[in-house]
Amino acid sequence: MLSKSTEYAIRALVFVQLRNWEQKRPGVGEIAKEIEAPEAYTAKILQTLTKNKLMDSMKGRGGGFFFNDNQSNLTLYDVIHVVEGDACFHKCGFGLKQCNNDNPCPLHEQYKIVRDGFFEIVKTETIQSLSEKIKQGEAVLNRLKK
Amino acid sequence: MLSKSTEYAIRALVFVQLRNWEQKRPGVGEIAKEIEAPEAYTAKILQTLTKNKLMDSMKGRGGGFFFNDNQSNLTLYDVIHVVEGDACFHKCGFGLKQCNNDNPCPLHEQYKIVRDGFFEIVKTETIQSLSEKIKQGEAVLNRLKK
DNA sequence: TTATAAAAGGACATACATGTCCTTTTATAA
DNA sequence: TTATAAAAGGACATGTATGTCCTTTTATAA
Repeated sequence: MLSKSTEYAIRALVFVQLRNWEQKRPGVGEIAKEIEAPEAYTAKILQTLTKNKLMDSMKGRGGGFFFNDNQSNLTLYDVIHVVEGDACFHKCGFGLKQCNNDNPCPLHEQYKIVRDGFFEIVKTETIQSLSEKIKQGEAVLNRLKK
Repeated sequence: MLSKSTEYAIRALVFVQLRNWEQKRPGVGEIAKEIEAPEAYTAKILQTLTKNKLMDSMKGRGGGFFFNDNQSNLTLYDVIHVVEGDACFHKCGFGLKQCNNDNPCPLHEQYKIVRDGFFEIVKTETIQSLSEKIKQGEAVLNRLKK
């Protein structure tokens, strides 16, 4: 299960992408409200994202958050990696340090399938692919389709 | 990803089962050492397990932890449910409160497959089925096969 | 019956994730 | 050039998971 911070981050990035497609650069307040997250905490997360170059920002009047051309294929893995680390893709489901194919814990084979399945999803899906679904009305970001 | 407490709990239960099959009732000290967990914290977790009837215990000299006949088919789900709750089997991967088949988040379909796959595993595998693999030498509980 | 060994339980300690508040920096509009 | 709006950043607050220590209860062996 992803951390709350990672969830906020992904939802925030998707919202920024949707607004960017409308030629807008949303600010912290607008983003926090839309993704239903605390404003000050959202600000911290957005800082992490820009510091790690997953997104750009502009200070000052008319500023806000946006993607530049190098940031238009941002996988969920990239976001998870930056916000909470990628332990969940390596860790043994049983909690053993030395668990591997040669020295498997009793859950190894089954767990690996699930874990790798999740890895595949987050390596395939991007902020843009998710945003596209919302734009097309196939999915929602919050309560109602916009 | 399961919590550390849940990992300890599952490893502890498996070890108790293995020892029970050898007609032994391990105590906190022996269990904690084997599963490489802090002793006092392990004691707390074992308390939770016995209080919730996942396992039995005897106080006093010669006491320790063991399974009775009603506890010989303990699914991993039962353990997870008691130790950390089952939010991970219900929660939206995106963090949306209102995400469901009719109102899906953009990750809904793919995430559901992974989440349900994990649910299937923990509903199928039991402390006893995992212990059996270790007993048969097909898997390990810690560093080396015993 | 008493000493001992073991689980149970309460109170406290620590670490990390989450959340808040206030100040500083910076870009733009007037 | 100055006032303003916005992100960046530092310091602090709260909550929850994890971990420790000490006392109480209870079963057994001597």
